[in-house]
Amino acid sequence: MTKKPIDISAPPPDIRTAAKGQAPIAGGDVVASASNRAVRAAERRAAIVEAALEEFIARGFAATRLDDIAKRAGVAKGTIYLHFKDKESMFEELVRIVIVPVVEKLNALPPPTGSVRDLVEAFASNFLKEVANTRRGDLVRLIVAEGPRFPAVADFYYREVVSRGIAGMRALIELGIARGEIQQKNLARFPQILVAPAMIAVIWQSLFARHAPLDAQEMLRVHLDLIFGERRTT
Amino acid sequence: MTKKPIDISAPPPDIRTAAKGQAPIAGGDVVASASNRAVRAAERRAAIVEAALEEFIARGFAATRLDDIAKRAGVAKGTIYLHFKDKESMFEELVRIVIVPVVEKLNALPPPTGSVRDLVEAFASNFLKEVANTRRGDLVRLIVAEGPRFPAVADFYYREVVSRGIAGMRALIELGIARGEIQQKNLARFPQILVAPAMIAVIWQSLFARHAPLDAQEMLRVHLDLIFGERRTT
DNA sequence: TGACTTTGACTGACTAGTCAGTCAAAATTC
DNA sequence: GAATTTTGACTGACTAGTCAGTCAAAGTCA
Repeated sequence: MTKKPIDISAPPPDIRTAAKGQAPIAGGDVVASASNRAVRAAERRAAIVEAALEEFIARGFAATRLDDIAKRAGVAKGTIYLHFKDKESMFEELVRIVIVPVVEKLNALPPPTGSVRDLVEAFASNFLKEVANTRRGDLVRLIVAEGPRFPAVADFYYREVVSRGIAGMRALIELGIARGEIQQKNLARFPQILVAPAMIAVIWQSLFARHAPLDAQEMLRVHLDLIFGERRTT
Repeated sequence: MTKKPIDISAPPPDIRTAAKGQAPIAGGDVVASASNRAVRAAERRAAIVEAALEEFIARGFAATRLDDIAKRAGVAKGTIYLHFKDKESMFEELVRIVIVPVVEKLNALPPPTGSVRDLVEAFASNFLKEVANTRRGDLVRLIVAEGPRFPAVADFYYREVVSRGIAGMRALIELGIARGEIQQKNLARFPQILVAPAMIAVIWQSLFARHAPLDAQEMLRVHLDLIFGERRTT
């Protein structure tokens, strides 16, 4: 229930504008809303993205009203059209805007130390913290929901997240096999198996948590025991 | 791509009518479209359900037009309202109509013979045949997509399918543990792990098959090897 | 059995309402 | 005070739901 919001460090929309004078970013006091045009524009854009994300997650693409997004963002409807071409491309950009920083964070990640199991476990608990109990989790559901109607979104998501994730997991699995931590050689052919419970956890939380809460953390642990063998006493 | 349609054996909508005189059902020839009112009504209802399912799966709830459903069903829009109260309750009934026969089939199923592994494997391949490559697979995605906006649907689905499925799987896992086929005792606490790859397969097929086809059959086999140990040579 | 009457399933034009997208005017910035 | 940004009233396309009217099938009568 207590979803952490996603911090959206939105770059200004289309800043041929801002690149004019000298260093245009960051005025003296950021305390009150900063009074540099580019900055304010970026703030508004961020507010719109935040609001849109919220609405799209809650209602899906078709049922979301731009009026509601505008109201939530504290902005007039016309303003939205200063930042986005139309509803559809707003949705598509939205997904990119939210996902890109995650991918970047993942790319900058693994200093490959310790056992593969520890690595995967760190990954998993990070995933739970950063995704499963965040708006981002709902975003995953949103993509599953709207993907078929937005091939561009599905493509992007596949390319940026899924294929990389699968590749990364495969590398990890192969390492695990090489080191003898993982017995099942075939697992490398289906890294999906490794992440399946995590995905299920995300979906479960947003659909059935109310009926039967799921201890995702513990479930993932059990799953890892299955793959790596019962946990040795450290 | 080659989805099997779902056969919808729709009961007549509301046949106080038909119960008046003597046995009113079933005329001589059903070859040409039957000419008994109740029968025709049932046919039309079935056509509407079939068409609605198709449209809702393709476009989601909000973006689906009743005009399109009517056209696809070969029926006037008004006719839909003779069978369903409104769009929303049509959607909710739809899910029930399609899911109930599946549940019934499952209930009438397991003659518990052979090893647990064989049982589960039969289950899995049945699932692939009956769900993953059927409209029903898309229906699962549809429920994931619309669930949060249709608590009634999510509730129904949880009650009729998910909770029963989980319970059934748990029973199977416990049997497997008792018989020594399954080592991981904790698995019984999270039957979700057992079905996770199957769910992932369904979602994968409808979102990413185009990018990277997935041999679901083989993936499930590998997953079962993980749980039951590598397959002994039969 | 055939003529006449009643029924109610079905139709589709219509209404009332919604919402994406526009743009002239107001506000803000420099 | 000119240029730029923001606003929100407005338009027009679209659609859920309605309902007066139609007509094949069922019922009735002689």
